[in-house]
Amino acid sequence: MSSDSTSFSESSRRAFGQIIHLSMRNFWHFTREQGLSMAQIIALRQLYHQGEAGGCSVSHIGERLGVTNAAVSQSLDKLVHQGLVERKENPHDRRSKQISLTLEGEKMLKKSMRVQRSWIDELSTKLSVEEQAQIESAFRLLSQKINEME
Amino acid sequence: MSSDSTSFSESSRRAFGQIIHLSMRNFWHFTREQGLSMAQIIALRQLYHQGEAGGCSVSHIGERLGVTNAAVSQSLDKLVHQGLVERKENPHDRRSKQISLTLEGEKMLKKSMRVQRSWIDELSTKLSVEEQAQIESAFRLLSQKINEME
DNA sequence: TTGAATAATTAAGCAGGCTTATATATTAAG
DNA sequence: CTTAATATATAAGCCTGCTTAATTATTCAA
Repeated sequence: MSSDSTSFSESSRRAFGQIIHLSMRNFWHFTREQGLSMAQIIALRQLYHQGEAGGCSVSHIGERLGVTNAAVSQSLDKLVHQGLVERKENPHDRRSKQISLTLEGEKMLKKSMRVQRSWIDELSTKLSVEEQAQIESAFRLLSQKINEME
Repeated sequence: MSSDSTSFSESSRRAFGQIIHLSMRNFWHFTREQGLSMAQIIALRQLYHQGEAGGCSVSHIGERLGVTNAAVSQSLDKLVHQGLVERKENPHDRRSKQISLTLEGEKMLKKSMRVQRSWIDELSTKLSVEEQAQIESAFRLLSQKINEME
């Protein structure tokens, strides 16, 4: 059970909020530029981050986004049409579909992430080598712990 | 000009992507629960983060969101009705309005940020004291640099 | 073998968010 | 003092994204 002594300090929380805020602002603009909805791009990122070789099902995407399967299906129509995802039949269960990113979709996702972190890439040029190492180290630790959580 | 030697490594970038990804997923659900649109809540966060005592103008909000002033005005109607923001006349220019968060709005924003970072709060319970200090230190450094950028 | 359950799709309708056009009030410039 | 520019608000219309309901195909359970 988490107690105050094991949680981050208020200043760290504020810093975290700033990080998210800056990233989301960039992300918001990118999403609008791409003519995608938030639900769509969040779905794409789910596909990207979980990286399942077998793709993801329509109902799984719906669960993650909190929308109906009908909404997912309609959204996927647009993404397939744009060449960002593909729908395949699930060989183990022909009722089900396997949704995965295309190479084009991966490229777009990677671009969205570059845009999203552009502010911190710029900020990194203003850091000393030690400061940069410190931040790198903390990020690696976080990533390791995130991977352990999943 | 940034060269490769001053940018973060690929693993740090990946970690950063994971951080944003986890936070956005929580945020997305919170936003839908609150019955707000993404544009609205991003606008609210702008108001919160810049913390201007004099509030923010309609056209400034529109610039930041990339939408027309008409859209901002209509969006604000709903937020005012929900008690999350207030519109005041700008005493220095009666054409202009000063938009600011209400206490209620601040509370909601703070809650959204708690939700957003809930995953890292949970993760922090799995860190040693040294690991936690390391991450805190990196966050503080980032925050300091962000503040210097702005 | 039959009926129930599941996965996905499609159509219709609704609600919300945006834009454009117009109007009003105010400030700035000449 | 007059005209131009600016800031905001409102109305109308369009588009998008969602839900519900119905349907089809497939798998599961009895």
